[in-house]
Parts: sequence; C-alpha cells; structure tokens
Amino acid sequence: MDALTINEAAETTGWSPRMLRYIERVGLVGPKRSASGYRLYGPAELQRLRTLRELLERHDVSLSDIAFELRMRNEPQLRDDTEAWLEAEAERPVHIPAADWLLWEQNKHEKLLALGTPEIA
Amino acid sequence: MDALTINEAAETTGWSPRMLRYIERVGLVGPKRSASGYRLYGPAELQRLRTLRELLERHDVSLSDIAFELRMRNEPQLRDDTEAWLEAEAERPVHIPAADWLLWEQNKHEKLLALGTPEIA
DNA sequence: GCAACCCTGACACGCCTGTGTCAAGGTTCT
DNA sequence: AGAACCTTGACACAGGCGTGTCAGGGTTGC
Repeated sequence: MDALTINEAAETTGWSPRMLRYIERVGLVGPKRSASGYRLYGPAELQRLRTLRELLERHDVSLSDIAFELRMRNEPQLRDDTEAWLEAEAERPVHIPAADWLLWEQNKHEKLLALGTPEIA
Repeated sequence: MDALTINEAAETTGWSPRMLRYIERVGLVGPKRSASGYRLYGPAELQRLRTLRELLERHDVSLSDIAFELRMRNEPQLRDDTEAWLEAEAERPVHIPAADWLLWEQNKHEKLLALGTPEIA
C-alpha cells in the first residue's frame, strides 16, 4: 500500500507537516483520509507537492496566487470578468516594471503569431 | 482637453488619491504624465478604474490577484508552468469549499460543451 | 499499555497588502 | 505672490499569508 502519512510525506516533498496542512486548507493539495482521519498522501499527491514547490520557487509566486488561479477555473463569472478587464488593458499596455519588458515583448510576439498576425502594420 | 488630475480622478472613480498612486505602482492603471510630472487620467483610465473597482467588489478579489493575472499574461513561462500544474489537478479535483461546488459543476459542463462544439455560431 | 505517531486548535511572529496622513518641496492660475 | 494644487517619501496600522511550536486528545503497532 503506497500512501504516506503526513510526516513521511513532508520528508519526501520538502514541505513541513505544518505546510502540508496549510496547503490542504487553501485547497491546493488535499490527500485522502484514513478511517480514523489520518491524511494519506498517494504518489500523485506527492508529485503535485514537489512540482508545486518548484513552481513557487522558479517564479517567485505565492500559494495564494495559485489558489486564485484555481478560483479562476472554478468560477466562470470571475474568470470572464477578470479576462475582460485585462483584455481592455492589452490594447495600450501600462507601465511595465523594467525587468519584465523582455518577457512582455516575447509574449506580444507570441500572441501576434497565434492570432495569425491580423495587424502587421 | 479631457484629462483629470489625480484628485479629480479620485472624485469620479471612488478611489482615494492614495489608492490611485498605489494602483499605478502595482502596474494596473498607469495614467500619462504632464510635462511637469502630474498624473493625467483620460477617459479610458477612468473607465478602467471604475470597472476595476466593480471587479474587486463583485468577486471579493484583491489587487494583487489581478496583478498576478497580469504577470501571467506577460510571462509565458510562468503561465505555462502554472497551467500545467492546474491541469494535472483537474483530473481529480481536490477539496472544493462547499459554496463553490455549484460553480465548479457549471464550469465543468461549460468546458465539455465548448470542447464538443468548437464554434457553433 | 506505552511509545510514537496523528488530529485540531491556538498563540506567535515577520512580512506583504491596502490604506490614511503628514512633510518638504515643485507647479499652476489668478 | 499666494492659494490650491501636484510630486515623492515616510511613518503607521489593520488584516492576511506563511510558518513554527505547543497543548490536549485520539490511533497504531509492538
């Protein structure tokens, strides 16, 4: 039987047991429970916990950022409203922090290509 | 000429001047500047500020949530990594807070429909 | 039945977000 | 020139996030 208890899971994922409980609470990775209520982390959960860790570290993102992204998937109304707002922004981009200029440019080109370049100018 | 200074803009948008500066700092709505550095809010910015306000109120969302969403648009690598992570989640959804179940279900059906009928029109 | 584990709940603490307010100094308009 | 604006920078403070730790109480395995 391949399910680890919280301390074991903490060991192999690099998170503290405390954080595993927290991550569950914010809705990101929720393990099954044993009959008596013990958390049981299967291989899938362990993998997700490891990749989550990488995601956060690589991009300097917070758990609540990812939690929000999850909300965006579960609440269509929120997603639509948010995307509508951002869409309007896209037309005339606002002050972008210096370090992100390059990324922004990349992204713009990507978008243009994807759209079939309707505005080659 | 239809550009308002910060206090006037605050008046018509419902934000405080302080918050208009803050919103600019987090990269959400940045007005043009006069030669001497005064912020000048045009009709477009005013509209964006009002809709932003509505967006936050309607969905109990924070400025940093929206700021993150903006990052997702400007940093393809971040977007891809995040979406990959969420995608894996989608297969076996995790504990969803009670109140959101209905929305989740809606969303699922929406997706299925969208996938089955690639542009009815 | 006892050690070693698990659970939830709480206190604590530093950092970030959101917001007000004030100071020191430039700009605009009359 | 003086009132009424604007600018940036700082102090302040509540509330939330991320995290540790500890207490009181169940579960498991030998």
